[in-house]
Amino acid sequence: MSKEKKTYHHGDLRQSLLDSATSIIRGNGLEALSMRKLADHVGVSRMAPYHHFKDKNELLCAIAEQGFLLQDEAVRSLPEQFPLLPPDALFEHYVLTYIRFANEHPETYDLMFGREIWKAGKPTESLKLVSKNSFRIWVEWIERLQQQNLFDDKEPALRIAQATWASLHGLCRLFNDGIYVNKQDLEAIAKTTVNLLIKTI
Amino acid sequence: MSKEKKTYHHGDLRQSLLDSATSIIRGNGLEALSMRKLADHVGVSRMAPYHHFKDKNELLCAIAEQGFLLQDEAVRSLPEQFPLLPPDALFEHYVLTYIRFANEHPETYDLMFGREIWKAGKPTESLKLVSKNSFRIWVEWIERLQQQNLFDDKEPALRIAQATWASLHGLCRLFNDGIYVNKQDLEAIAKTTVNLLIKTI
DNA sequence: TGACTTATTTTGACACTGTCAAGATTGCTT
DNA sequence: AAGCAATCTTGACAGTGTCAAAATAAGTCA
Repeated sequence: MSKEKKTYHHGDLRQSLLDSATSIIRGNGLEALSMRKLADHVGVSRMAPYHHFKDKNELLCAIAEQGFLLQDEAVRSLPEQFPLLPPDALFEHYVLTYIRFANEHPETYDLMFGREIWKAGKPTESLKLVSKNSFRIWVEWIERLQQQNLFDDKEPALRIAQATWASLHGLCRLFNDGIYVNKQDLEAIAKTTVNLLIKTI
Repeated sequence: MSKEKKTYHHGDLRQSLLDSATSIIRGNGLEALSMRKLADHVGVSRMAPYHHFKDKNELLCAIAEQGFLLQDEAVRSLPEQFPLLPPDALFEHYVLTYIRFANEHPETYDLMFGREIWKAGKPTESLKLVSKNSFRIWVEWIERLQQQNLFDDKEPALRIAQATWASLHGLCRLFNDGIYVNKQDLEAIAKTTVNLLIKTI
């Protein structure tokens, strides 16, 4: 299944770049990813990637985009997967799924929600769309949970969605960034967070 | 008040570097800070800073350390400042103070809690100490609030401290990293978070 | 088929980064 | 005055992202 790389045209460079890049950041961290090494890794010359991505920022956006799609998929199937779970347990499931994704793809997660793209660089239109959609899914979850009386339904869903998601996100970051180091604690803290957040009546 | 910079020895280089660095990141963002430009800015040659900081990482750690001290100070004075406030209002005050700090010193905050130091680089022993102490202050707050029945006192204080702080942190990051952009919403979301977190009985 | 166009990849060059190694300059101590 | 340690400078190197221009291949239409 090894490819003949003698041809001048690579044939599938764009995806190869994305794959290699993802594998590099997964293995050696975000700061180990350079355009030159990436090109080298794929067996192509320095500037070849620039035909498929305007600059490094666009490459990173594309990786982040893939991340969003992956995460959406993991989350979307939850209600079908556990149809008769009570809402609080389902919420906990969601939270854990979210956190596990961040934990298993830390570098991609950093890209998805990090300053690299959103502040230092600037997000692609395409990325903005995908991420916005991803957040919308979360808001819809909150709306449903409001109806099930897990959250105060007098407060706008958007607000609660922002607040709860920020909590999740903070937890993920603290572990991803190496501030909380003991991975054992992750799920325990997550459960505590869930208990703090939902209405305990 | 302009300094004579003709002397070979700068006299106060270390602090000057810290000041200039802080001012650079404040004005132009973290990624605008390079050792060379910094040296230039202070009016000294390329390698001069390396006599006061082993490498860039140590410089960043020193900036972060100053940040912790500044933040601790802002927070520590709160109980004396509002001696007769009920605990939930005091907690909200704490949260808002924390968030305002992050909001007013976004780049320093990123350094204090970002991957740059804690994952990509490695924290100085001194920084570890200061930050650990800062977290201890937070845990003590939580203990007090548990006694005042704002949090479940059957749960260990450490757990609650971790969970609540993560929530705060997540909120700060989302704004600092440019994901939540509307600064108007910050305090509103913060208040929602507070209401979600504390026991509403 | 051959000529022209387009997509793709390459090479050269530039300005920028962090920092090792070695030297230059100064202030302090005896 | 001499010597020593602290402080600062200069030269050099490998690495970065990417602009500009050239090279190569593939696709299209006569």
